[in-house]
Amino acid sequence: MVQPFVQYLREKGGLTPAELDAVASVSTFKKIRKNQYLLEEGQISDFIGFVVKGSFRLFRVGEDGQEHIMRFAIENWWIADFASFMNGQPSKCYIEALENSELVIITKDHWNGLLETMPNFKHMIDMLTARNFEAHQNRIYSNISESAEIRYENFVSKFPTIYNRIPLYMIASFLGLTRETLSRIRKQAVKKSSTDL
Amino acid sequence: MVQPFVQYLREKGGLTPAELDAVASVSTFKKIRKNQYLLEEGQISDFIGFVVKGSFRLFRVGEDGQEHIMRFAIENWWIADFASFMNGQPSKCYIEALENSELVIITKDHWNGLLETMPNFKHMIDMLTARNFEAHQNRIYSNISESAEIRYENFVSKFPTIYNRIPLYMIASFLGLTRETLSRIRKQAVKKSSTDL
DNA sequence: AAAGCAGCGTGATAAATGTCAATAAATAAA
DNA sequence: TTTATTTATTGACATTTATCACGCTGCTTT
Repeated sequence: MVQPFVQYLREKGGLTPAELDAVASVSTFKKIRKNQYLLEEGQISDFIGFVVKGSFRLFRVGEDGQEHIMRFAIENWWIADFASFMNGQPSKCYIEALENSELVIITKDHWNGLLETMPNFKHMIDMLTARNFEAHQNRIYSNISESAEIRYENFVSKFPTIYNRIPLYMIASFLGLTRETLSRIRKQAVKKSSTDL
Repeated sequence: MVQPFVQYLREKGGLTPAELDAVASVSTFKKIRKNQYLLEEGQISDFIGFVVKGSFRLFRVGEDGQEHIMRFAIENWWIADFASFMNGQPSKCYIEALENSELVIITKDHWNGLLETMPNFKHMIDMLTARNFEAHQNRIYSNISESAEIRYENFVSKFPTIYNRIPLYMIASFLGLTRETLSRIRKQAVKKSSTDL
C-alpha cells in the first residue's frame, strides 16, 4: 500500500499491521491529472479519497455560473462530497485536481465495512468528524462575524501550506470575496505590518 | 415520558415500546425560564437537549462583545453545543431560552450508551447527522455566494416557523447582518413583491 | 394613565466590497 | 528565447452594508 497512507493510518489511528492489510485490501490507487475532475455535479460521491500527492478543490457552481470553493485538500487530507456520500444523493459539487495528483480510494461499502469491523478505524474517523464539525462551526462563525481582512488572516495562519500553493483568486472564492478585494486587503496588510516596527 | 418526545422517537426512529422505556430511563425533564442560560461559555456541553416546548438561541460573543447567533431551536429540535459535546472541550457558546421552555435532557454517557446499544436510535441520529452536515454545507455556501437579500429569503422559506416567532434582529444576527440592513432589505422585498402583480 | 422597555423603521453618512477595464507580472508552452 | 496563458494588481466608479442618531409602536409594569 502507498507509504504516506500507511503512515497516516498508523499515526492517527494506531492501526496494527493486520488492520493495515485489511485496509489495503479494500483500497485502490488512483492517479489524476491536473484540471481533471474526480467528481462532477450530479454524480453520487460513493467513495472517499485520501490525497497522497497533489491538491484539490471542491466547489459549487452558482446560477450565474460562478464557481464557489467550499474546500481544499492537499496531502494527508480526505476528500469527497461528504454530503452526497452520507445521504446517497447526487452531488452539487465538483472536485477538481489542481495539480497532477495521486489518491487512495475507498468505496462507500468498504468504508462502512471498515467502520463496523475495525474499532481503531472508527475511532480515528470519529475524531476527524468531530474536528470537522468544529471547523464548520468556526467557519460559519467567521463568515457571519468577521471582516474580510480578518477572515483572510485567519485563513493564512490556519492553512499556511495551502495558502502558499494555491492561486489567490481561489482563496478569495473560498472566503467569499472577489479577487480584486482580496488583492487590496493584502496590500493594506503589508502596509500595516510594516508600520508595526 | 414526555408525549412529544415519545412521538418523535416513534416517528423518526421507529423505536419499540421497550426501546422507548430504555430512552425514558436515561432522560430527564427540565424547565427553563425565558432569558435563562442552558449553557454558558466555558462550560462543557456534556448533554444534549430535546426541545419539548419553547425556543432557544445558540450564540457566541465576539471580542467586541457582540453576540452572533449560530443556531436556533424550537419544538422537536435537538439543542447542544455539539462541538463541545463531541470534543469534550469547553464551549465557546451560550444557549439561551427565548421563551419559557421545556426540555428532555440526555447526558453524554447515556447518549453514547443509546448509540451503542440501540441500532434504531443510532440510525435515527446518523440520519440527522447527515442532514445536519448538509445544512452546514448549504449555509457556508450561502454565506460565501449569496447576497443578503437572497440569504434572508431562503431563511424565511426554509424556517417559516422560526421566522415568525423570533425577533428580526436575531435573524439578522444569524444571517450576519445588522438589524438596520435587514429592515431595509425587507422593505425592498415588499416593494418588489407588490410589483409582481 | 404613566413610565419603562424591547423591537422595529428610517435618515444621513461612512466604510466595505463589488464591477468593469486595463495592465503588469508570473508561469507555462512553443 | 519568444510567445501564450494564467494570475495578480490597480484605478475609477457603483453598489452594498455598517454606523450613528433618532423616533415610533406596542407591550409590561407600576
